[in-house]
Amino acid sequence: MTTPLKIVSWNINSVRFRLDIVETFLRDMAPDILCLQETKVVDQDFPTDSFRALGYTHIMLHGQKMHHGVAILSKVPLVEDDRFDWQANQEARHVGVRLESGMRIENVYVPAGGDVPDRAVNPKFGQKLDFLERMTQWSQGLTVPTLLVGDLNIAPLESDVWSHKQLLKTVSHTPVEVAAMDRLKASNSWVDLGRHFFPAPARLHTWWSYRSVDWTVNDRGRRLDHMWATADVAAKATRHHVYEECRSWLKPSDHVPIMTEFAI
Amino acid sequence: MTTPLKIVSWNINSVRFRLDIVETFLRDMAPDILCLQETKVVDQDFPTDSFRALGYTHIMLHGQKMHHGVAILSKVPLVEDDRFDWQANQEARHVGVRLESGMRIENVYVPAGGDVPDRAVNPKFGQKLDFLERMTQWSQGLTVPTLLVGDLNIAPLESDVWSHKQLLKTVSHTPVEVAAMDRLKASNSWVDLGRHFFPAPARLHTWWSYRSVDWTVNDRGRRLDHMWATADVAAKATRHHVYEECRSWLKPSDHVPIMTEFAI
DNA sequence: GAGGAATCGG
DNA sequence: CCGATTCCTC
Repeated sequence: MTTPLKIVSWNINSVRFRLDIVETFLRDMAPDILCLQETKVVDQDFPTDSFRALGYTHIMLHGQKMHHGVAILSKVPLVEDDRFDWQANQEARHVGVRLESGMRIENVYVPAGGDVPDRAVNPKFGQKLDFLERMTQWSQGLTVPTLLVGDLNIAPLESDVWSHKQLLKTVSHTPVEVAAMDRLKASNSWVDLGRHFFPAPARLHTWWSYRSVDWTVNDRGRRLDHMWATADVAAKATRHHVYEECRSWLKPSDHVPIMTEFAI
Repeated sequence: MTTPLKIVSWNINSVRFRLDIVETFLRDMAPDILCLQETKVVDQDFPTDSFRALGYTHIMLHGQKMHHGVAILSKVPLVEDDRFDWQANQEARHVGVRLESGMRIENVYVPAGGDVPDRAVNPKFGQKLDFLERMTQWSQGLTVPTLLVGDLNIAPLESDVWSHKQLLKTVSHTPVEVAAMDRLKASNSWVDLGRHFFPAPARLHTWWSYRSVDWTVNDRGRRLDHMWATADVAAKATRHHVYEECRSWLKPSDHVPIMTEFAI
């Protein structure tokens, strides 16, 4: 048996501002592949050298100025790549690659959706739901072994949030978003790897707001970051982990990295 | 004979952002009185505790949000204070105090005057000239021993700037501004203490733009900061010094402190 | 060039 | 709350 393949997803909230902690993470945890969201940098300014120096020589970027931006950094070869623009609005929210094994990795940053969970008064909420719908159409046609990772900005289950009741009208946990996410999930053989390894009602969070002084005090987290695998890929998953400790690092992202290990 | 009284004036360009270097300066140079301009802070947010801790327990503030703002910090008692609003526009550009000796200190921040030295097209230039005119009217009525200090934003003499010819059309060294400053000076028994101790054509600068990478390279300075004393006060001045080294400190102001010592 | 604030998106 | 950007002033 070969050594397992470690794949990490992390909403980094500006890769340049947080280069220190990303480097620390890569040195300590040594994943084979790192998928980043919210890199907030155009491709020409992406700090590729820092990643190359750590052995991540295969780099696929889809950045834009100021907002959004995704990236895949890998120690193992990436043989193909795509940058979908599902909403044809030039927002850099997806980059996809194929590994030599044939498995694809699709790295996605779903729109946050604004504050008010109402399409009529908040266009951003509408955009979020539309984005999920376009992803669903794409997912229906998928036929290759695929790992979908990223910040999906939805915490679907009661145990995905610190208080189901208090967040029912909060964007990221509203029934209409969860329903949209459920349709996406049902559109293929998707396995939610987080819940595969830590079934509900286990507490599982990946994001804690910057707005509380100490994120650990009331632990008001949400599970916004996900890894979904098509059944063939999920069958090879051996381990899943959420690096909560990164939320306490100096100048942290509000999201922490999540990791799945595959026997490939 | 008593120990001399050391009085410093410094345009600090945000007293909060530069608290470190102000504290260092006070510890090292130990003036009795520090007059600041461009404190850029409302009175309630002024870091008074830091100054009290260093022995500057007598504090007179005239601050405003974001722009301008002046302050007098003193180890010796301040027995009276004024905040003039010469242009009745609520800009915090003056604070004045009286010492127990009877001498007054008037701390002023004259408007910079914008880029174009033409009243017709640049209202800020007009405001600057108007401000000097109002100061002149005030100065004419002055009858008490007075030390006027501050950022007057004018370098009147050829040797007050790095190049008289190249700056003749640059705001701060235009003939019209110099004429206005001359009228102010002539309106009382004012003695320009800088030039009293370092007569022209000696080089005497107090400000170097942030825009050059290394301020020392071409030494493109200007003398924008001044100390003027009425004749009775000037007679007691024993020493004058410009702390140029502060321009090389970490996170410097673009102005450096100037100091006059008095045998009082 | 540098600081501060307002704005936007999170 | 946080980061990035834009605007303004000096």
